[in-house]
Amino acid sequence: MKIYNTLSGQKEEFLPPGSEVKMYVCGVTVYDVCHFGHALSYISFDVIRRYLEYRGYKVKYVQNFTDIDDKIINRANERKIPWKELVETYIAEFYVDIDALNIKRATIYPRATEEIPKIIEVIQTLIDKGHAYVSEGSVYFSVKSFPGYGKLTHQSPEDMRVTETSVTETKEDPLDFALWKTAKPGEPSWTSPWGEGRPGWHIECTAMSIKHLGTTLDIHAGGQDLIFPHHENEIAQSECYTGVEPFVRIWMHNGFLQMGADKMSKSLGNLVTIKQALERNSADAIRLFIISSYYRMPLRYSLEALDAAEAGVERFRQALKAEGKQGAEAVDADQFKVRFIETMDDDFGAPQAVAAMFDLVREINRGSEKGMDISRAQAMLKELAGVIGFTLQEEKKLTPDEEKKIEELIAVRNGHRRAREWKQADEIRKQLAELGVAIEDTSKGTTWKIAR
RNA sequence: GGCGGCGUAGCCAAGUGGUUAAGGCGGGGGUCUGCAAAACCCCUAUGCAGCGGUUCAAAUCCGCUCGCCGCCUCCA
Repeated sequence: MKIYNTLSGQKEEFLPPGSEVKMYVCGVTVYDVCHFGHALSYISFDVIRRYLEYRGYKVKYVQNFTDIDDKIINRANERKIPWKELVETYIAEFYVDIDALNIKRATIYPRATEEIPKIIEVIQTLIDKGHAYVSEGSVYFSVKSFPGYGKLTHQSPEDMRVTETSVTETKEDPLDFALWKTAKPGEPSWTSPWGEGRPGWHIECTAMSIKHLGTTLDIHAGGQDLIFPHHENEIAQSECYTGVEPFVRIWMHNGFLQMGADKMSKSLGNLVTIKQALERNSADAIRLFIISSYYRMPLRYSLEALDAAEAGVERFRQALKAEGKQGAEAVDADQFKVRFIETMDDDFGAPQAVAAMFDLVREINRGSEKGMDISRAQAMLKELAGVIGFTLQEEKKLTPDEEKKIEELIAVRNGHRRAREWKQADEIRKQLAELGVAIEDTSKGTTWKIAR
């Protein structure tokens, strides 16, 4: 299996030393609900995780919550609620969203505020080793103390643009970043050897990943925006702390979601939340939309493409409903699995893997028309769909009463059809359509489904 | 200024040196059906932003040009 590594800029053979893959995916700062960009990232890595498991790896998947941060403090103050309440609200919302998107839960979801002792230990070690310094109650990492700084970004520190905001009185060098921030009056804080304060953003990921996964991770993933400074800083902190190189074997970054010309981001205010997206499209369609583009490529948000994905998902569902002839000549499904695996083995080529699945669908439908045995092929389609993370379930959220009424109308209509009373039959079909129900007359009887 | 990426049919999107340029959606024609729906069959890029170059061979490598985007500041 080959995976593209941001660090080397090349596809590398993936050879985890153990049977268990240690995977860390940067999580969200919980001060707001998740948006489509999060869905893109977390669905991409969910597919990767599912595929690794499909290939026989046990995956220990760690995803953090950043539950203390300037934005959390500010938002809580705006709403005049305790920061803890804000955090709990959005952690709960996070789970609602990822469950609705059929994203597998991580093995562990550590929270920054629950890892303070480890964070303090890491910072103290960095100070002791001369990689960090205390300044007015805060602690900063000294970038020039780590010669490898810039290796992930492929840029030397000298070439980095120094902006006004990065220059402060308390830092020795504009590139230095905070490990520990001293608390302002009234802010939530924890006791440390350097006074009351709270952890910086980058250090929490170092502390949490090392605590839960060890000194070297197999995969560390996140959005491309995290390459600099977040992941660059993590490498610096982690390798200086442990003395072990590499901190991460494979760095994976997903391409960004763009809204028209711009990227979707909180600061631009052009967000589509996951909840809004799910009101319009099924989780399967959102997933298909996302993975029909390669995970490292940018993806433009498009309602037209989402609706196209909805129709594509329906095609999968129909193929699972197709009828075959048990015991007849069977459709050969193995070739599609071979294609699926070949393409996924090459840096998770999901777009082509999905193409193989669509070809399998055509083969199932052909087999069905020809009266072949398609049961194994359908089982294969289900298997591959599971690897991608499709549910392929129809969203029939109707009450038993509603279903009964639909069945009754269909029975009446079929009475008219038998009597060749087409006008009346068509009238009922129209009635059902108005209820949002689409019907199909097949040789085996009439079936119905919810029309989107 | 530095680093990275993108430009392929009406739309989305694979393909990164060599058979007819995947797949989905949409569109057109046909089969089936009372009619639909679903499904199946056929068609829908002599060309991959443009211009040069390397090569027996390029969407694919190199150079230049044009257009677009991301990161260097919180962000998946």
